[in-house]
Order: sequence, then structure tokens, then C-alpha cells
Amino acid sequence: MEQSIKKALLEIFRLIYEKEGPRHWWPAQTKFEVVVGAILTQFVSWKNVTEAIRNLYSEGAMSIEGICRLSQPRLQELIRCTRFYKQKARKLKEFCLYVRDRYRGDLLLFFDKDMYSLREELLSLYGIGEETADSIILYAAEKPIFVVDSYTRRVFTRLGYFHPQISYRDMQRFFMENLDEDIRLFNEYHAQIDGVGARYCTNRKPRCSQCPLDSICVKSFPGISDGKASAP
DNA sequence: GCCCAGGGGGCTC
DNA sequence: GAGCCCCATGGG
Repeated sequence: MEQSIKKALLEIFRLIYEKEGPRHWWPAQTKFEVVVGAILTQFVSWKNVTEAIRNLYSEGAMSIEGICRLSQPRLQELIRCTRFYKQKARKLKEFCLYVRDRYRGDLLLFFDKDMYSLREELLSLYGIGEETADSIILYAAEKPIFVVDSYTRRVFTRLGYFHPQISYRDMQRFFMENLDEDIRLFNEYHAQIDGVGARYCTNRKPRCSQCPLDSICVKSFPGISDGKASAP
């Protein structure tokens, strides 16, 4: 691995961490809650997700068996606040049926394999794409895979490391080839990038002057995401 | 009224 | 593999 890039990545992490502190990412009580959250948070803010999870607990359905038991209309109703709720109800149901039927409802048994096999298996399920699969692998199965997302693309494009059209795989490869394999680092690094993406490196009106990365950012704004707006 | 929020499936070429 | 449309709530 290139030592200079590795150093730069650690410096980026240090700069954010010193200003922001630990993120306490993925506030979930159980592994199953991580899975449910990973599916429900697709293109919706976490605030909406917590409400849906509360609803599931209130219904006594926050488990593999619980969700298997629920009717689709009832499940849809409980998670309606998370947008695209009909699709997400199907995603949750199919995931739970799969684990129930193939792994006796035992998530630990499901996770008990090397992370690339687990990834392939997750990707074969309806509604589990790359980011959702990797989030489950890192935050629930606790295996060292680096999670990237649209925030990662935006922040590292503006920092000057990525082209705006870089693929998920290439982003992930970039981090995994230049960082030591470390679950805690991967966990906190992703969390910190997302914090910066949400608070400072926003799409239309980035708050560069307050951003912890301002001093090292080349501010590459190749047409703020939709190709229309101009650089600030 | 507008924009945006921690994607993914399905289709086309 | 890239590009497009669809899904369809809630808060600022």
C-alpha cells in the first residue's frame, strides 16, 4: 500500500475525530436491530427509523419470529414513517423468513462464515444492496469490511481523491487497500465521514469554514451532484 | 412550494 | 457497467 495515502487517510480521520469526538454510531441494542435499521434507513433519515423501531418493539415484533408472524399490511403500517414502506416491509419479511428457514432463526449462525461469503449471501436477498450488506457485516456481524456511501463519495470527491462517478466497489477498495484491517477503525471512520457529510459537506451549501477538513480540502465541486449548481 | 434524508430493484443500451 | 425511472414519509 502507498504509505503517503495511508498517512493522509489517518490524518483525515484524526482531524475529524479531534473536532467531533466519538460518534457513537449505530445506536442499536442488538444485532437484529442493526439489520432492521440497515434496511429501514435506506434513503431516509435515522430519526424516522427510530420511530419505526419503537413501533416494532411496542408491537412485540422486534425479532425474527415477530416479523415473520406479522401480516404485511400491519408491518407496512408500523414502518410507514420510513418511506418506501411497502418495499421495506417486503425486504424485512424476506430477510426474516430466510434466516428462520435456513438458520433456525439464529443470526449468529447466519453470520458464522467468512465475510465475503456472508456478503454474497446477503446480496442475494431482496432489498440488500452493497451498502446495506456491508453495514450488516461491519456493525452486526462485526467483521472488518469498510462501509462507504454517497457521503463518502461526496466528501472524498471534494477532498480531491475520487471522481464523482466512482463506483461503490472502487471506493471501498480505496479504503481497504490503504487502511489496516481494524473493525473499530472501520466502524469509527465511516461514522466520522458521514458526520462530516451530514453537518458540513452538504450538497448545495457546504459549510467549509466550519469543516474540520477545511485546511486540507481542495474543494473540488464538479457541479454539485446534479450538475447544475455552481461552486460556492 | 421547495429541497433533502445513512438505497435498491428493474429495466434498457 | 452506466443511466434512467420507480418507490412515496417527514422535517426544515
